[in-house]
Amino acid sequence: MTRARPSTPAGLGSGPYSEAQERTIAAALDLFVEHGVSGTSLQMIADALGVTKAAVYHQFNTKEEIVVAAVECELLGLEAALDAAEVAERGPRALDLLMAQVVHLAIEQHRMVGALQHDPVIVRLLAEHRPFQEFMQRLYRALLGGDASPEARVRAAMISGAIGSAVTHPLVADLDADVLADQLIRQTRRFLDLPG
Amino acid sequence: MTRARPSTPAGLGSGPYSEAQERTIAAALDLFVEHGVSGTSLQMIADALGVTKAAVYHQFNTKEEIVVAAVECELLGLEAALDAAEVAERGPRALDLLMAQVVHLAIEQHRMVGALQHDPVIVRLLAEHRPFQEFMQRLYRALLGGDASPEARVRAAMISGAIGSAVTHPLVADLDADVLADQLIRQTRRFLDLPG
DNA sequence: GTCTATATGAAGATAGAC
DNA sequence: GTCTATCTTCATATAGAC
Repeated sequence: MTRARPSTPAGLGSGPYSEAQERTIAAALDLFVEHGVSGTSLQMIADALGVTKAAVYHQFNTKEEIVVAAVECELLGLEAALDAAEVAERGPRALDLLMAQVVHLAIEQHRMVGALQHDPVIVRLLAEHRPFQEFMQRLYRALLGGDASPEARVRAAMISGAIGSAVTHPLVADLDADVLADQLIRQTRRFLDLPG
Repeated sequence: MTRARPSTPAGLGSGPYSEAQERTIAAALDLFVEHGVSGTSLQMIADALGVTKAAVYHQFNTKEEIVVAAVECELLGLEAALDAAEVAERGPRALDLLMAQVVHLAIEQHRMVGALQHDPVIVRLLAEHRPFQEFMQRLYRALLGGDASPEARVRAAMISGAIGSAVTHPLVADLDADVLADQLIRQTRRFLDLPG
């Protein structure tokens, strides 16, 4: 997670969360990953925390608020990488930087990646919740680097799925994180025609 | 769907389904795609069919049976492609064949791909239900073509995610199916170092 | 193959005490 | 911050008539 400051980095984040809220978010994320958002009840979250549902409802007013907070929390690392990439000038250098950071983040948070990219509830949230919308657009802009041709777009779509899949896939479940990272960066670079 | 025969192709398939069952499966698949399996209730399926829940329970004894039938139904096309690839000799030729068919299938069924690859309930089913287990192993064997090195495995994991992502991704939602297929095959070939 | 009606439990959510 | 208790709605599932 590697998050020094509390929680409010300008773009994302509806503010810092209390200790109890952070615990709730962590427990919820675990369950979202395993069962999906719809497959996770507040009872399950409460059980994981060893408290009652009412205690969870004291931290967040609705289940949706928990989902928003959890997604926010997971996107913070990506936002930092995006900030850095936007500071660097456009072109292959920025893309290479972004790519390497995305790979490392994806491996670090590999358990969450699948849910973030594919859970129907989260996907809808990412598309409808304003702050997430804007964040995703920034991300796509950086990924495309100004090139909106079909080739570039298919490549960007492929690469985001490829990385997401490669950190979750049963085929590579037994690989060492270092080996996986090395291979992923090498092959992503090759796919993107970046100097390796 | 392009499925001439009823439903029993040796490996998968617990048998042919009645007309009413096929309608139920189709409605369920639609909803699974949009809301996920856990986010889809039998009431929603019944409403989509314009009947009551009891009528749906007459076709299938449990929700899980519907999920199994739906997944089976979606994997039939992939099984045919796999059959064909296994007949061809091993090596790049078989892989190239498989890849092209997978790309076309993925585009044809693009709405279902995300759910099949990532819905937690389906993923668990794919891993635990015997016939699905065996099918997935066949698929991985064909994908790897005998090479079990980390490089080959990461590449296989990446490519399956890349294709799955490329047919679902918002970035390419407005592309023509032909353009998408062309780009996908071209870029997949390049990634796999296949002659293009 | 479809219906009405119903059983049983679990979901999201709230009230109010400690 | 946590509890017990409760509300309402919805979930899966069944019984039995048409």
